[in-house]
Amino acid sequence: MLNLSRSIENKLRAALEKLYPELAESSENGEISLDPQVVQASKPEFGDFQVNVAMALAKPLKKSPREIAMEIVKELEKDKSFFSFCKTPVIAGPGFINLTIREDCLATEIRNRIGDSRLGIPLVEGKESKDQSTSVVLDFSSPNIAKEMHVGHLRSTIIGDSLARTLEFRGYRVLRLNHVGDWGTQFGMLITYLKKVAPDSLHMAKAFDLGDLVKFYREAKQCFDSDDEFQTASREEVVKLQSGEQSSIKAWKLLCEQSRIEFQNIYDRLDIRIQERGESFYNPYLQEVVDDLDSLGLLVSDEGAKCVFLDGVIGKNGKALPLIVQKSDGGFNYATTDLAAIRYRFTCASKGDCASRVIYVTDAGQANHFAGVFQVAQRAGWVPLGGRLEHVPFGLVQGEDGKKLKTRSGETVRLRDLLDEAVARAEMDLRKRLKEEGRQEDESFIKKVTTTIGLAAVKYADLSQNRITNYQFSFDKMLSLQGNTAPYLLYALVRIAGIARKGGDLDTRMDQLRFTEPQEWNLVRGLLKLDSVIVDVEEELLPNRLCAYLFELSQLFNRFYDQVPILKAEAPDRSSRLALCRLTADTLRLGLGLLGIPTLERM
RNA sequence: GGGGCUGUAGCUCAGCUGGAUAGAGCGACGGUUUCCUAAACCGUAGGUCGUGGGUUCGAGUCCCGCCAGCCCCGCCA
Repeated sequence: MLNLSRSIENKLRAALEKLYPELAESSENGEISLDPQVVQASKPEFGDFQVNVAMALAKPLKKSPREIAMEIVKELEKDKSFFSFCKTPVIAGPGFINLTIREDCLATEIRNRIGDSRLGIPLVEGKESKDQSTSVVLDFSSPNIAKEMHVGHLRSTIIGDSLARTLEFRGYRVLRLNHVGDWGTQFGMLITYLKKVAPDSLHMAKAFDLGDLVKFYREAKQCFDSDDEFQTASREEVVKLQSGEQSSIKAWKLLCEQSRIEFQNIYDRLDIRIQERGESFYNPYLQEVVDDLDSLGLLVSDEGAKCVFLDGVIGKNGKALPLIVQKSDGGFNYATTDLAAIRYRFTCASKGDCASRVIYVTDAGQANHFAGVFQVAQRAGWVPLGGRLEHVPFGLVQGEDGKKLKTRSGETVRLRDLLDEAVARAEMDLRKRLKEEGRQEDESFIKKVTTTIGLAAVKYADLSQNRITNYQFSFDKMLSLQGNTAPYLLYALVRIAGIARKGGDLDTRMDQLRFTEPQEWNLVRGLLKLDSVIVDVEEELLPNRLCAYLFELSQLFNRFYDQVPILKAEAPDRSSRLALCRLTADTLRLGLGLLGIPTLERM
């Protein structure tokens, strides 16, 4: 109902300007806001929208809020077109103006959405031109080469993918970038170690798989931490790598290739599309970044390291905190890479991505780091006017004990194991159910359903929580058949598919819609809220808002399904109700699609 | 010591630019199947929104102090 809320807002604005021209004037210099404060009604009994402006104007106008509300309503009513979509406004409480949309208007809105592939959600303006104003860089997932993807990558991967899908649906050109850790000290370490224990592996393709690599990594790390000589050799190896020494580069490429295969396996399972562009991509730009910072006068040498001192961030010793961009040994670090990436991503023409919005989906622990990097990028002038640079932080994945999620033996949980277990548990649930209900299903059905449910459960559980807080991971809860879970939403769709199988034609074009029952109207109103939810997610980058909406919609549908006969109803109720079923199914499918979750006909 | 995030029902969490009597789900208790998948629906109980101030017509929401938990704080990412 975005279009309606906008119309209402415009009409109110006009009314306010006419009624209180003196306030309109002072609103221009920001003293008083003439924002009509139109919001969705906080409760169904208050109608569809409520206007909260009367209370705010009471003081400047020196009148009672109810009196002001009355004046506003009177002015609104002069405009006959207002009544084409709105019922008579009601003043309530201290001075709220409650607005209810006319039922014929709601029915028209529903009719317009049926059969519309976008379900009434507008494309972002200017999407036809692939210019800067519509291009978004989304940096997510970003595992480290030579390590396996583990539970720590879960949230970034799932949240990032969902945000990408939402922005793409709105019409943005989205660059999904996997900023993999494919550079830096860890490789020096690993290559040094491999040279020592398995020199052949460094020039042979597929000499080992990722499992070995992980083991080697662990051992290399141990040497690095305990052996000074090894540490020095590793650092030298990094320098060789950075200077492009042939044998080092070759070894590095082999390592990357091996990891890539394993990552892709996970992405395929989760149906996630992402383009790899690791840290190493920015190597050619690192020196430029430092030089530019220098010529801008931002660079300071301190204890041999080149840094930029941050404004407003005080360190331990009372001095400003530095952001180190070049280490005393001449090497660059992640801050340098991140700065180079920001510069590249905002740059237009052939030397960059020409983005207008750059989004990082990483854990909240990196908030300080990004705040520092963003500040330096701003001060260096690398963020264009109107360009948005955003860190989308999320909390830790915890076990049910409230501590960091670990396996029983205390190790980090591998992502593939976690997904396997979700699917295995979904399979146990389904087989139990089939047995209880005496149903017969073939193995391919069971496999498809349990894979879908298991992966959906993992994704949905993560997305449905406000990402900023830590998240308590529980297979039992996410796979539960009740509550705000993926199975609950999928079940609503299965019910609709059941109606279609039993002879309900969902595809007819409905010209006449007639709704009589309160459950129908509740569902209608729910369906029409989709657009504002999507736009909200686009702006706030909070997928849990979409989840909450889909859950509420499923509840509305289940009540409707439970209390209102559909197939047994007579015309025109029958076709009207089938139309609601169809639009509900399309809405749930679209919404779940934006979460990266496929749907089922039967389960 | 400095900074960030969090603190809402027994548990897990929502709460959108400040707005009407703070909402879900789970768990507990009690109902509903001649009907489209009961993996559902309906009802009951349960809260001094960590705490103390302040701003405001109005504060879970904004500001300040304090308490608790987690995370970060110069050459790892």
